[in-house]
Amino acid sequence: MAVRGRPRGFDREAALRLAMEAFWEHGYEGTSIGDLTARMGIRPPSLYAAFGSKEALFREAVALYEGMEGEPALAALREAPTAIAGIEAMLRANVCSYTAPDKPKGCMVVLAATTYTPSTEGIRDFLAEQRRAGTAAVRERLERGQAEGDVPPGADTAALAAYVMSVQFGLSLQARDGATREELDTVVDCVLAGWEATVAARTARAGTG
Amino acid sequence: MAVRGRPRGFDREAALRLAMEAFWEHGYEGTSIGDLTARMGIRPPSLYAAFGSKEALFREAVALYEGMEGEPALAALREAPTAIAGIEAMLRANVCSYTAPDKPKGCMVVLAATTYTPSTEGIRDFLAEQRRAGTAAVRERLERGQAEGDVPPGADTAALAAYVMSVQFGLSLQARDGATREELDTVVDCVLAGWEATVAARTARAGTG
DNA sequence: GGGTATCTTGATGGGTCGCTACAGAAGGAG
DNA sequence: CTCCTTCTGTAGCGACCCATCAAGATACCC
Repeated sequence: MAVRGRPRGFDREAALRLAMEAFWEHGYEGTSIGDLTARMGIRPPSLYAAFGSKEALFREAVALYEGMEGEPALAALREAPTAIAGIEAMLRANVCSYTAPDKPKGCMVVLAATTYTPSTEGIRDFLAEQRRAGTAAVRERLERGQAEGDVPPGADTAALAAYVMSVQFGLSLQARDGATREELDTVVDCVLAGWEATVAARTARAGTG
Repeated sequence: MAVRGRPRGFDREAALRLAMEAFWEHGYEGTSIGDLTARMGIRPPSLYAAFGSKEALFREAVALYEGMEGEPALAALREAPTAIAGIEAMLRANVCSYTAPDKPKGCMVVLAATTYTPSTEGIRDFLAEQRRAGTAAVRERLERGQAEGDVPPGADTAALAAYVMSVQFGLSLQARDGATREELDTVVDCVLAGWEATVAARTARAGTG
């Protein structure tokens, strides 16, 4: 059964990509339907027919963002031989993404809706959930490291994951404020340099008392 | 010469404080004049007569915020005996501020306007400048530590300050996402545990080569 | 060709935005 | 008292917000 009716006159994927970049740069509330239609080259009814609503379009844009910008970093986190190597690879991939030329600076998930407005509560909660998922991914990688022997068994994986994500969230804002890739890479260097001592301090000694 | 005309019918300082809390929680664009007047218990003409414009009111609110929430942390940074003790005191004071009950979570300067909208470019730049000032304060404290002998002479103070501020920015977002004071304190613990090794790695050896 | 389904264009609705004109109210100066 | 200055409440300005309606256009199916 073939498609019925007049076919769409624009490339839905390309339009979604343009919408993503607009939301990435200006946030959810900072991007109006007028901004979106101008950038996507379509009129409001076409946008609503294709995507449903501004909020639904935003959620699709976040999903696209995560596929394009977030997933490579998470893959690096998973595929590295050790937890700390994975964390370094993730942070460096994100630094690269946050400071890439011809793209908005920083992370869309971090910067697109940080304040609480009643009308955008759903958006804020949605992004907070994405951030929590990132923290959980780091924690799970650390626990896998425990199973594989490169992270001490008693290490406080929750605290370490929160620490790593704090740095990552901060990198986004620094990038948005104009920090260069080199500057942010030195921040990652700082995390790595102290990592062994940090893990040791956040590890409960067992079997020796 | 005494005051002329009808006296103001409300407490300007108390109203400013209420405005600050509204901006702190909902950000600049997320707080409308209607929200402000409802919260301050006044009508728009009174607001404009007393503060000039929404943007001017916001700038005054940020100044009040820095006096009430930021200055104690900066004083702790300055007054501690060593740079790292000052950084710890600053971070812990901020963790306490970010998670205080009956107050909005996180830092107003970090969260009130992260996205770039043409109409609020001035606001965003203003807050970015405040953030840069924070980074500069940490860097200056580290350089004072070099002069006083508790930080190695060749230490990369710019990188270390950027690292500390990355963590602090991240703490704000984690607080906004619901992290408790205890959870954020463990993040500070992570920074402290690795500090010595981090400083050593970011220090250029001199006089030995 | 007719019938039907979908998309596109142009023109708005209904609501909120930041802000202000206006007239009345409340004080000091004379 | 009157005059002058300043603040307060009502009411509303123009601009923008998200979303939609009414027509016309363009495809497939018969």
